[in-house]
Amino acid sequence: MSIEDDEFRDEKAILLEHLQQAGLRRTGQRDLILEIFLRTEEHLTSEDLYRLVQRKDPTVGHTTVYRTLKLLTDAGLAREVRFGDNKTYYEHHYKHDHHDHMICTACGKVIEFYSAEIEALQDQMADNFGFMPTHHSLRLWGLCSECRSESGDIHTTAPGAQPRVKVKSVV
Amino acid sequence: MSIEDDEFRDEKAILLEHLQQAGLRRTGQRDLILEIFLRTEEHLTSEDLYRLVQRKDPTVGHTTVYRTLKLLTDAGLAREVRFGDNKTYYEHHYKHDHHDHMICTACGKVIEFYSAEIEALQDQMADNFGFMPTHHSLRLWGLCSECRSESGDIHTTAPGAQPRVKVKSVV
DNA sequence: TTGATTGCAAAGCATTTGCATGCTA
DNA sequence: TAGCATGCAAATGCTTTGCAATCAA
Repeated sequence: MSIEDDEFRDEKAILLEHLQQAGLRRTGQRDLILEIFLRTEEHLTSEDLYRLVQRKDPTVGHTTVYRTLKLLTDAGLAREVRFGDNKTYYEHHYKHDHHDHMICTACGKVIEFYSAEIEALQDQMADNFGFMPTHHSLRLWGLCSECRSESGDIHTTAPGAQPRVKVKSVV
Repeated sequence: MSIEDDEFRDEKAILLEHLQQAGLRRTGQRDLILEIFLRTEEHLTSEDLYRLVQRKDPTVGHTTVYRTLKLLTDAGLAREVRFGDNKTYYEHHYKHDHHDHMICTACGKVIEFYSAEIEALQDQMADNFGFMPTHHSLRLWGLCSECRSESGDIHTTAPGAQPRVKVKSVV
């Protein structure tokens, strides 16, 4: 227990501070959801996380996961992302730097990238408008290298590939 | 009639070509929806457009507007955008260059901007990954200049302001 | 003890689908 | 005439809300 507790020490402190500051309460569900969330290295929907939480504690409800994910977003521990399949995904910053996404519309693969230059230009752009940015989202859709080279092929998706995200319409 | 027809000549040709190429049919509803869409200089939801179309032809159904907006997106005449209020907005390119958005989370104002430098860096970034981008979306959330200067105030939204978008959660 | 939290069921919303009818090509 | 398009109603799917019971501070 003590080892795991230490692992997310900082994140738990951030959550705790956010709760106290907002006059909210620390609960076992919130702790558990945060822990499982941080432990998972994928883009998760509320539903995905709900299922993972269920394994540890079947009494936790769907609603609580939804509400907690919003809470974690407010606390700055989670970030909402959309890839175009009309679902809301969440990702955390634990052991990850800030990044943006490229989404392959053929196989659904998501590539994470970061460009300090783009970030700087964004800030500069915002400044031009007297706009004070709190956060942003940059997404590129298109074909990843594999799907590109197959594009002459019959396949529209990589053969046997299990797309993480099936992009239906761009949102 | 002939004057209006000329106004969107190019766009109508694009739609027509797309329809023919896909083995689809030109209909009065599609023409009407396209015309009203192009004539409106705002970010429209399907619902918004539906209401506008209703004024001209009350027999047109909601479903048709949804379907046509998807069609126009496929044809490259419309673009889907999300500002964070869980609604899908559409914008057209008619008399507009490509641009990105800044969304004020206090008053909901949407600022359109364009940066050739950012565009270039995006392409370069994609190239690094062998990724061939077809389109992208860049959004910045934060406080616009007016809401910034009021931030010491009691108001969280501009007094009497009618926000175009009420940003609930970032998506 | 007080008021936030939870989980369930029900409600909300935006969007999609089934299907019979109507229309383009 | 064939089969795409339309509009209605019903169905979806994700997310939120109402509420009584429970729990943290």
